[in-house]
Amino acid sequence: MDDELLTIGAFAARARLSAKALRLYDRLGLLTPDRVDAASGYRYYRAEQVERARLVALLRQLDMPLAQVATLVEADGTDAAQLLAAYWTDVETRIAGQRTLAEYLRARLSGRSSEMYGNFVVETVEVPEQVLITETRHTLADELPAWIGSSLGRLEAAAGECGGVSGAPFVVYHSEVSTESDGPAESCVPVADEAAARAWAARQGRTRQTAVRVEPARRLAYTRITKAQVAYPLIQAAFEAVEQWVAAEELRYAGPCREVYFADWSAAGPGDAVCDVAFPVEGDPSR
Amino acid sequence: MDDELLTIGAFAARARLSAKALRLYDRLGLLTPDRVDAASGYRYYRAEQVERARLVALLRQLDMPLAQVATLVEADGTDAAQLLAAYWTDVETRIAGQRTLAEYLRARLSGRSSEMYGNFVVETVEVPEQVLITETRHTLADELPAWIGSSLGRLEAAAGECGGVSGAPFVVYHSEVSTESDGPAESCVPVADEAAARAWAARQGRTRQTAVRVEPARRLAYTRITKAQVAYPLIQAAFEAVEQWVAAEELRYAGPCREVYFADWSAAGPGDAVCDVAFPVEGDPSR
DNA sequence: TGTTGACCTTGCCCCTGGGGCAGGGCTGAG
DNA sequence: CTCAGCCCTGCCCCAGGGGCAAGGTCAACA
Repeated sequence: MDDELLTIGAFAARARLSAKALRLYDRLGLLTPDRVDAASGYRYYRAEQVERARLVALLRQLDMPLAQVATLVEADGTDAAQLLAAYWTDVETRIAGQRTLAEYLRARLSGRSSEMYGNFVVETVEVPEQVLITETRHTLADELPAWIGSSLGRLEAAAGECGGVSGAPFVVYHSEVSTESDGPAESCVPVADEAAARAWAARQGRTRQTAVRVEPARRLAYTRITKAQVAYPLIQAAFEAVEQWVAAEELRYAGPCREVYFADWSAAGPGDAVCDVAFPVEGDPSR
Repeated sequence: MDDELLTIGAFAARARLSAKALRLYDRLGLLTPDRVDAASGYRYYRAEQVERARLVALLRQLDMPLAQVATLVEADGTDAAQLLAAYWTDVETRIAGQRTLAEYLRARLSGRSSEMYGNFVVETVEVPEQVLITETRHTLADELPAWIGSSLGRLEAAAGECGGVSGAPFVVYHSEVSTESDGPAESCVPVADEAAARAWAARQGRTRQTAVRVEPARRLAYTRITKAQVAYPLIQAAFEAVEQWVAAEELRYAGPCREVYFADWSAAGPGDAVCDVAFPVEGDPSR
């Protein structure tokens, strides 16, 4: 019925794509011509394929990677809409993080940093000696949130056998955790009964990197952030702000940095404060 | 005083960058080591350079291109803050366009398109014969808004000699205008006095591609969009929506597509309707 | 039937912002 | 002195194409 085939140039004009892009999509199996002349190699497309091609073009306008475009255009309407919604939610999440980072940086560059460090307020707090049960792992930034959730869950459950949770759980970064560097990170839950904790640890064997240790009393410089701000790479701005403050106050670092989760994560809304980004510090002895 | 130099690995860890990235930044002159050993080629950085390196790292988290990062880190505080603000405004503008496109596409994929075509409502209107003074140019999408503004401004000024503006100015796209294809596009202003218009055109010579022509009466299928939506590539979604509607109604195209600017552009706010995206159509004779 | 110009093909190098690896040099602690 | 752990350069790789060269095709016009 509709045997009027389009050459790649005509099809490209209708689809608002370049011929070069169409050849790439052909090679990737994303948009295969109806017929390819065996002798000349000429590609011929059906007019109905324009619709699919335009969908690809619009999805590319959203900067969707071709691999995702490929799965989306193969899905039917409802699934495709969900894939698009999921992709766009990811984009909005990423942009929201970058937006806060941009605001922090703009404030810092404007020179207001001497008072505000962006929108972060930094204070110090004295923390007494604590007995901790801990779990240590090497992980990259993308798997970090899931591991924090599961490891703190396990430790809080175990804390019941160790006299109960006696303080806010926290995660210590012994080395950087980013998209390239994998820590290690250490999840920590303060417990009341040190003897029971050591007995618990002895029962754990080597299945997970569990330990019991006593954290000495410390002074922490920290800034409080909301649930929405606890996301990589945005949280870097919070660390940065505390470091800026520590440098300005001429304090010295007394240990690795940490995130203290003082609120109930699952009950908190995006705007609720849930976490302190903290560095152990020592006062300048000259003061 | 601070002659303790850092090797690239130590500096990378402090700056939260990879050594590979630091070598690239060195080559681009973005972040030059304090000293490079002539014999070994080893790079040595000063501890104070960490601050600049971290700024680069944070700007890269915002996906700022290295060329812009380079100019920003060379600028002083206030200028740097303005450069960052300008960059981020561009990002937000782009994302806003993509967001509307994503909403349109999601609605279309969900199958609600048969009623809504995303959030676009398509209607038809009968337009009577008009005498037009026009200006034609080849232009790419990025220069299009500026050209539309200036050419319509010139034509509206000239309309005073031709009996005055007798209808909404519009821009006709005789061929696609995108980032790759350059039209041509034709700016049109309806005027009341055809004889005066022809006399005006005769005086114009060939400095600009001006013309006078009579646009026959037409039926237009159109959708109304706001000032914020008049931006490439977002406006593609509006064109797409009208095309989908025309196909669903089984109408035929009777000419090239156009944008009709019926409101005062400079007085309109971002949310005000200012433009109709329109296709001339012919009714299906079988109806 | 030939010619001509527009169109098509593949293949290669280019861009950004690095990652990863190979092959070799450097350095500092034991 | 030795050896592990750094570091160097150089090369190839990724997405998502752009641009160009050399050559093959197609259709219209003479």
